Amino acid sequence: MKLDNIDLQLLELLQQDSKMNVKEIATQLNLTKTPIYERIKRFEKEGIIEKYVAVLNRKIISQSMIVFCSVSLESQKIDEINAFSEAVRQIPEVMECYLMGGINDFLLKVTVKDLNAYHHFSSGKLAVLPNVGQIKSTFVLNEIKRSTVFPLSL
Amino acid sequence: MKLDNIDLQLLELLQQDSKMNVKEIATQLNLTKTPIYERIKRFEKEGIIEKYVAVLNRKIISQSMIVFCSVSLESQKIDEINAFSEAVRQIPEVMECYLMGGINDFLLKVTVKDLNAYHHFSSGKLAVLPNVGQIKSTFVLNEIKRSTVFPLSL
DNA sequence: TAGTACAAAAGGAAAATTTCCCAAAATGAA
DNA sequence: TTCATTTTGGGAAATTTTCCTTTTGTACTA
Repeated sequence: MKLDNIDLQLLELLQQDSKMNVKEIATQLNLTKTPIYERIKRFEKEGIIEKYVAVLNRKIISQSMIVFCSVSLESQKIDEINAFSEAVRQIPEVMECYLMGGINDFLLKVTVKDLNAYHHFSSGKLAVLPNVGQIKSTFVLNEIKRSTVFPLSL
Repeated sequence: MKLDNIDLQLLELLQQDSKMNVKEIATQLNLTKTPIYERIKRFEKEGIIEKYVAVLNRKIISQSMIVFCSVSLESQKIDEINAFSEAVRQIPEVMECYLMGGINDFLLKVTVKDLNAYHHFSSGKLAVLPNVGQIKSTFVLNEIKRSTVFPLSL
């Protein structure tokens, strides 16, 4: 799986705006629609492009609160980690979850409507999971940047 | 700006797969293409849908390292915060950046190819910004969940 | 209860885009 | 240089989007 320069430019464009039509992209990259079309199909087939999604404006839909929470487990056995991981995947408020190095904790990015909803999530959905130890919540005051574009280079 | 039940279902679908065609969505939601089409156009016009993007598979494109870094500024004056914010927005490796409550630090989610690239980012692009105090980096061992779907409800 | 006004939905037709096919050009290896 | 392979170009068919008009539904008023 190797990507040439055109591939990278194409992926960059699609990461910014997937609704651009093939002809338009072709013009920008100095090609015709067929090569662009084929490259995109290849990306989809090989899983380089996982999916296409609509990005919503968080403020308008009034899901305006983001909270990062650090969760430590009481046991770090692999089975326990897997069980917690699977449970967290089922919770829609958890938009991202990472197993962190160094401290062996999980970092969760949680989106909720307001503080009340966060309380409901934290005590009702998260703390009740088996094996959960300490939970530390830090609230986001301001979203400075949110990008979906991976920095690509050869 | 109010969203009815159909709107929420529609937004949920579009957040999961924006390439579904209008007819297909209409069938799922027991409507015809026109109302679906009009609602989508309304979302776009009013900014509820900000944009459409392609989501890439991070591992395949070998941008496989994620690092969270906490950055504290030496001065918390509003001008300094704004200057740092603006600088960070220009750095492609920084995919997300938040001003955090409690500690008045920034939390940055950084994506790089490898440890070497991270070193280059950290000391070459981040630490050199004016007013930057302490930088604490925590590396992600495993990505448990990454979702682009906001939990929506009435 | 009927009538009116307004908003939402249905259906169809035109325009635009995607998809696919085949020929031509470019690239690479022998 | 020649052959084989991959990539690109251009056009036609199929699908989808877009827009227009009619119909249905809903809520408010008399």
